[in-house]
Amino acid sequence: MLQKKTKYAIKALLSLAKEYKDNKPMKISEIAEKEGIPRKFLEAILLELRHHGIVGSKMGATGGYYLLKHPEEIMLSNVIRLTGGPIALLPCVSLNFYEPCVECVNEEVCGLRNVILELREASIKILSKTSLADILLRELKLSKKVKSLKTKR
Amino acid sequence: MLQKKTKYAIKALLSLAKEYKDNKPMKISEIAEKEGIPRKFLEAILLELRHHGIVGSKMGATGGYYLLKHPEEIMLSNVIRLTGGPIALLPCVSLNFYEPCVECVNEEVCGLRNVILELREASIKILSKTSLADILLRELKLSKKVKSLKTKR
DNA sequence: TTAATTCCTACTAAATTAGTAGTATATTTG
DNA sequence: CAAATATACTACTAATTTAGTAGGAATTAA
Repeated sequence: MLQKKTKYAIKALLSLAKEYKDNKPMKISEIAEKEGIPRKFLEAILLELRHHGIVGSKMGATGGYYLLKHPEEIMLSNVIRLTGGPIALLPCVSLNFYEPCVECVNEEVCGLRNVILELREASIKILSKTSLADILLRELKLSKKVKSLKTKR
Repeated sequence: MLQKKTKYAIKALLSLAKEYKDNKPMKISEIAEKEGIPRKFLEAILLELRHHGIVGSKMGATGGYYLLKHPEEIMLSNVIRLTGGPIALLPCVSLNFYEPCVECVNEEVCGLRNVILELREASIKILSKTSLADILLRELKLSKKVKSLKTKR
């Protein structure tokens, strides 16, 4: 499961992505309120995202956070990894959180590992082709769909 | 990530699956030693698997655990779920661990949820077509491959 | 009857995740 | 310049989850 931290990060970034046309700083408190994220926790998360070069910030009054890249360039896989969420189900197939199994004599030959590897590949394929912009697009399509279903009734 | 519990469960079941021809009880301590699993922890795990109808047991001297189903019928997705591992990355798309997001006004329209749903589908597809027998088969194929590579050098 | 084993409940310990406190630093605006 | 309003940053604390253990009861074979 994704950590709350990761989920909050994604939600916050989506908030920023929505206002990307005039990419002016948005206050932490504003994002926190909109997305239902604990203010101080979000502060820590955004700080970390800034250190990773995803967002920029402006201090002082009228300050806040803004995206450093276009919403199409910020990939879900990236956000998950940067906020500490491993994508693989086992450490022995994780690129960023690799750790060998203590009991494994030969990793190359482990059948379980082999399946989980296949799964990781499939997951990364989906997550690294999906950008913030894609998510917003899905949102749009979904709400249109729901609306048209309601009209039909 | 899968819990250790889940990984141990899979390893233990694979141990039993290997001896499935004469499906006589295998001692906890024997499995624990073979797979490098803490004895007492494994005891708890196997007990749980028995409650879920995956394995059977025999008490007393000469007792132990054995598979209740054919290795081809025990699916990875099932083992993961039974040992507490959710497959979905968010509770709002989990079949067995469902929980709504507090802040989500309309789940149907959530773009993030929609992506994660797609990912869950892909994961389940892989995990529920893979049985214990399949994993053992992979093991066999992999070790053949490795061997032939070594001979060539 | 004894030895070997699983059954079962109730813990404890360790690790991870979530969230907070409080002060320093920067920026705008009157 | 001073006040107000932001973020920056370090250092915690709290809560939750996961991992693992203790120890005695029940069962079975020899």
